[in-house]
Amino acid sequence: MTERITIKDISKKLKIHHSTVSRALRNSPQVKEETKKRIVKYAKKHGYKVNMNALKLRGTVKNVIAVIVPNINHDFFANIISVITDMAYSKDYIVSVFQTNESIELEKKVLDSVIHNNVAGVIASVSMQTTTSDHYKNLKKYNIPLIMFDRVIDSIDVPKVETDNYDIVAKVVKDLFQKGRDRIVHISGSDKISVFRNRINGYQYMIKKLGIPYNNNYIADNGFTIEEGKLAAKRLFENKIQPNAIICDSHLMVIGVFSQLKEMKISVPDDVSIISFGNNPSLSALTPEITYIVQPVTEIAIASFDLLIEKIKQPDQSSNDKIIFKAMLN
Amino acid sequence: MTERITIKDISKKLKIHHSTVSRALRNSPQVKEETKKRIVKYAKKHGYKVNMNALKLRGTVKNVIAVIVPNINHDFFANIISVITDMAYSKDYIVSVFQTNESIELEKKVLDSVIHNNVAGVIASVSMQTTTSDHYKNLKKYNIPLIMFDRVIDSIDVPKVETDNYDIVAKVVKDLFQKGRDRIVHISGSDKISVFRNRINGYQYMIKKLGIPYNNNYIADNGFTIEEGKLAAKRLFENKIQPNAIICDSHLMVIGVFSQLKEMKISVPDDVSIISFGNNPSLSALTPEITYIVQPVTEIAIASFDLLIEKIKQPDQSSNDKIIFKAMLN
DNA sequence: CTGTTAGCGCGTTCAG
DNA sequence: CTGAACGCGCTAACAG
Repeated sequence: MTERITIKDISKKLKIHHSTVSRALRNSPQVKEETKKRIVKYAKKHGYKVNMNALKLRGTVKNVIAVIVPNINHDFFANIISVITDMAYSKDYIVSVFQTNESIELEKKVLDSVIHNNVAGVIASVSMQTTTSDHYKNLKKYNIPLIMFDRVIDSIDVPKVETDNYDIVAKVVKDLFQKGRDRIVHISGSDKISVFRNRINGYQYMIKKLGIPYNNNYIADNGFTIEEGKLAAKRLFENKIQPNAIICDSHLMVIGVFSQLKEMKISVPDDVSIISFGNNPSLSALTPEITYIVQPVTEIAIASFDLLIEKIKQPDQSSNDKIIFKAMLN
Repeated sequence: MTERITIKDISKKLKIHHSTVSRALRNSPQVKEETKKRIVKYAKKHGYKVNMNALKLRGTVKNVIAVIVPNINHDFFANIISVITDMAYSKDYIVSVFQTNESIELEKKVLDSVIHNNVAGVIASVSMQTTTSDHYKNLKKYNIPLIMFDRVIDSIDVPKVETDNYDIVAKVVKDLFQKGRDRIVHISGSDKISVFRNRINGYQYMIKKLGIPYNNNYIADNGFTIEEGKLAAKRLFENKIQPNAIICDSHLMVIGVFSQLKEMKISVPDDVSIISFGNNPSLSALTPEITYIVQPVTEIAIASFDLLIEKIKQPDQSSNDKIIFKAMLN
């Protein structure tokens, strides 16, 4: 069980001062080629690797990007993390992931942990319970740049990357109405979260604009699961006035809705049109009856990452850019 | 833009030596209650947070666990990462994720990076191209414990967590045969990867044992995608002798197979039984015609994590435990 | 109970 | 071209 080899070890063996070794290993021009070769050769042979922790302590380098999401295990977020990880890697950063499990308590602890670890920057999407923002604002005190994406907090002054939820939902409502659907339900999440609020507002706006009397915004704040989707479908079709179109905010819930309708012998899309947010190619392959609203995941991830890098390089510019992507119907 | 507050800052302001401050902050019994209170109060007020990098450099603490997977954006792996992240967090570790994109070149670089960052330990599943193990063996030189899961390398002497792929595939073949299926195809990955080799062997074993003349092991080594699944289905049904059962190793490919069969008006499960590996609840909800082989993801993640912690605490015990979980049919 | 000193691994002065 | 000395933030060992 050998110990990790350090610059000092090399310097001792080669009887060269450790500062020279350091220079040689960074290929400094101010070291004689010959000694440089000797040092590099020895280092390579014995598997010398810089200890990033030392660099981080000195403050010259920070190479960790923290990504905070409600659930890693969720198509959208897994995609985001995947893209960010690749990009980060190509720029010599590594990615640490944090999961809040939709709990604000955990989220607060996570932010503490992020600060402890003195990361280079943070890319975050908030939990379903997050209505206050102090724990995020806290990052500023420690000079840790923050970018928010998708589920953002409006009241916080940082760059944000979002999808135009308002627009797309409004558009969907309009499309449905033009196809003759006049009882359109919107299944959404808590209106305390910006994403869902925007979708709800988009829905309400268009419903009113078109003068549709039926207005039904179903809030599922018990979490987005297949079971909750089934439950929602049951409830919605218990009423006398039954919907003929459903806009669903969750790719998981919509599966529940879909199977429940099948069970109840309600035909999709003949009796009921279904439109759902979702980015999973398997699901869209399997349920062509459902139209999916696809968010540009890759673009969102890239934009978030780029913004963060910018912030890391130029921390002082209080840029509160807001990048808004269009969603698409597939 | 204030700088991060350190122990020394506190010690200066309070005119107490920084070592005393350090002790107070760690609630050492050898500091007078009064001074302790003063210090803690001041620290709290000014948002003091230990700098983990300093601790890491000293070597007293290592709090980063690296998880290396082929794709973060893959049900199985996203699940694993999710569970590990939660467990890690509860034990004061944070998780850095690394993605090899199925490339051994990238994998080698990733391992370098892991060593650079001097992590506490590594939990890994290898890429599809990984046939050599030197880069993993390298970790040992730097005293970084390694646990492998699912896609493991047999020739490397570390604890491993696997699913009994051989058994489950053999069992599936037997079941199918008992139900009258005598032309069973197995769609698998490269036999250079232990997981797939085991599945292939399980298949071959049972085919031979039962004396089934039809023996068709389809290797999809272009990656597991929906498209590849379609392609596979096309090819398989071009032949004169057509399969009446398909065992598929990939939840993504099977979607392709499934839609292709639909297109070709081949009925599932009447004409062809389909059994596939896969852990996605949405998919199984949508395709009840397909029987899924479910791996105990949570258990695998927990076992891997526990083994790693054990290794971290007791690095010297050269335990090469092998934990093998049973897969289940749903 | 508190202060002093030293060192984790490294890079960057500043001298020579 | 190379060596000596210092400090990043923190803790442990030693001294008082």
